[in-house]
Amino acid sequence: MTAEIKAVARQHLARNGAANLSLRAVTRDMGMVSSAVYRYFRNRDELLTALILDAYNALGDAVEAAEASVKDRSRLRARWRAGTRAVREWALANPAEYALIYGSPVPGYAAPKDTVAAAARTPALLAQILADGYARGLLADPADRAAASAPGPSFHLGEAVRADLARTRDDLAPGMPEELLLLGMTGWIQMFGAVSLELFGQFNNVIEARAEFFDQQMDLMADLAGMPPAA
Amino acid sequence: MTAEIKAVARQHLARNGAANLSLRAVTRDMGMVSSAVYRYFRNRDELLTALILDAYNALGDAVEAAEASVKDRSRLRARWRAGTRAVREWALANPAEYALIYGSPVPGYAAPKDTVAAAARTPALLAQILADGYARGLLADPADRAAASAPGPSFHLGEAVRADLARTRDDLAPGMPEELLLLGMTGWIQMFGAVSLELFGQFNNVIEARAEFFDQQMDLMADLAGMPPAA
DNA sequence: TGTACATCAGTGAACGCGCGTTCACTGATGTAC
DNA sequence: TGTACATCAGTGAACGCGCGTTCACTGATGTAC
Repeated sequence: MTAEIKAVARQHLARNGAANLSLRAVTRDMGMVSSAVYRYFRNRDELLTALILDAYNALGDAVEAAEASVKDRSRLRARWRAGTRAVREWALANPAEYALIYGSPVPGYAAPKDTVAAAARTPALLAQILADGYARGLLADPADRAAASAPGPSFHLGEAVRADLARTRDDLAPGMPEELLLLGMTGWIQMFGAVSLELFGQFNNVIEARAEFFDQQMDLMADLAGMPPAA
Repeated sequence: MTAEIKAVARQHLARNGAANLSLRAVTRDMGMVSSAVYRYFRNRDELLTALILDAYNALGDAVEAAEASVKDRSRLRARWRAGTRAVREWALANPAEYALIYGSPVPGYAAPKDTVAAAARTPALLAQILADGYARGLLADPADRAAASAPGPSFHLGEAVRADLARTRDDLAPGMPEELLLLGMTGWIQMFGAVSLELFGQFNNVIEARAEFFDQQMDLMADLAGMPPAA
């Protein structure tokens, strides 16, 4: 059935990369004849799309479960750490699937619209942590912090960026200040940047204490967003 | 000659990705017979290695030139902005080569040691900006800032991370405080994270004002490192 | 309980194609005398 | 100035291989009467 085909395809992904994913090789491994796969997938792109969707959803499931496991919802920093850690851990456990969704695009393949919603799950959750913290009064509007002249980040947001932020805010987390969403995006970028650089080999010979380093970076992002210190 | 082969190969990279780079297709485009390429490259991996080295060096050249164009060396923020902008602009102008070095690894290909030095050029330059700023007395040790209880980033560095930072500091920029290097790495990660997410499509439907957004993020990183405001 | 029939997962051959790499070779160019 | 020779960039055929996709098919399973 289609689940088994996808499972074998995931193994091949790990060995050969998405660009070289071969339907013949997959069916060969399953003891089937190559044409049999066409009963389950219209063509190679459709299999790739299914794998991409699955990967986004597997990541989303892992992150949501980790974040939800923090029972005391007022512990923002714990929620942030649980969610971001889950991303890194999922990526390390499933490097090929991570590369499939966050690595170089597969040449000649255009992701269909269905993947957009699944792709948004992880960033949406991170934004939700901040929005919830703001709603609970645990996070200040960063623009106010800056105005109070503490040596925090200064915001010179251009109109165009502000419009992007407003639109995204209305999608993901209505009511949240644009500046707070911006800091959430900074954390989001930092998180995927750190995971990608680690996974794609740029930390070799530089950072060896990788889990610790990652946690430290994510803590720094929590500081930046103004999350109160852990209890 | 080898330069022309590499030039044509770069075009193919853009169309088909590194995993599908074909020696036959390259020579066909040049009006040669496929075996002729073996006079110039021992095999396909050697051509890939040459392309990777070239890409790291082209990026390094672009970034170093942009940063060096800031004549007043005390304008740290201008240097930082010039260098980081150059990375993004080079990546947008050369997406296939960017993907080659910062995207998913090419399956079955192991980069030889020669690439390490070239790969280090860009991060080394960014670290150098901070080290130079510290030497000039323009940047404080972030650990002191935190100790002075300003609501800046707090540092709870574990021993292992501190050791990584110390080693890297001694390589790249002796004399610089570890905490300052750490903030430099945060900026480095943010920069490549932002460029990769943009280039690999994760900003679609989210951030449209991309140049402005990128500059804003890099400014935020400059704030975080404690760079004085632009004049 | 037994027969006729439809369904449909999987087969096997074939299509036209591309790939990396090897090997003995050709033929133009340049050098030595 | 003219001949003999070495160099070497590029040729063309061949090797063994893998690929996605199509198509008419087989044969087991399940349903209807």
